Amino acid sequence: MSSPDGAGASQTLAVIDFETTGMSPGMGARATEIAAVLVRNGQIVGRYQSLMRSGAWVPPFITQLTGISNAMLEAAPAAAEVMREVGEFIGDAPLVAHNAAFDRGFWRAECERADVAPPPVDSGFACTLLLARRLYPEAPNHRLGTLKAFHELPDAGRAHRALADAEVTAHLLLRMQRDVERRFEDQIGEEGATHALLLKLQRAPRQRLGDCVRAHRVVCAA
DNA sequence: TGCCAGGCCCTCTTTAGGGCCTT
Repeated sequence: MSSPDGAGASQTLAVIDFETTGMSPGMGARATEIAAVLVRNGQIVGRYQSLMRSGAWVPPFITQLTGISNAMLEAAPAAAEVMREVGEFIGDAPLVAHNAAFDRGFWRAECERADVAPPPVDSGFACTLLLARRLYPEAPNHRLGTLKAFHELPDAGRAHRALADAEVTAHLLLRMQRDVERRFEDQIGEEGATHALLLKLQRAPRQRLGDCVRAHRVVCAA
């Protein structure tokens, strides 16, 4: 049997999280911190975290939210240097984030500014927010902090810091992979809940997740 | 703190509007 992404149980996924000065790079917001957590074989196998000096001003409410100040960024490595470093750390591992649309926007913008090619984005960006809405409709809401409490995930430190949020997202991803494999045990096959399957599930109608897994299996077996 | 934006989902929809989630 083969998997369309060439992966199996040992597939390495990269969970990333940005802290930023605002909501949209299109409105001038810049990244202030990035973290990447590698997961493989059901566990965290690598961590990267760095503040990023872009020259952008950090608003007071962002400092209050994240603990990241303008003074901290003055001593941080340049944003372009950090993006090159994190790109090397991640390699060709497929990406995952909570509300991936947000992190994808900053990933693309900061890669472009740093003149770094962003190949992992082209292989798809799995989103634990979209997956949580499908897998856990009974959760009070699908914010990262709520899902952490809902599943009693391990504490990773201060929320709204990149590494802590990336680690919580990584634990959520691992929980989701286990739940998908358990829930669709009869259909899922040996490769398990791969990145390719998660990309399909996050777009599938909530009531037809089983059909999605079966259809994925047919593609894998072809 | 809650706007801003962007992408997505849901429904009182589809020639739309409102809510969720991220910093």
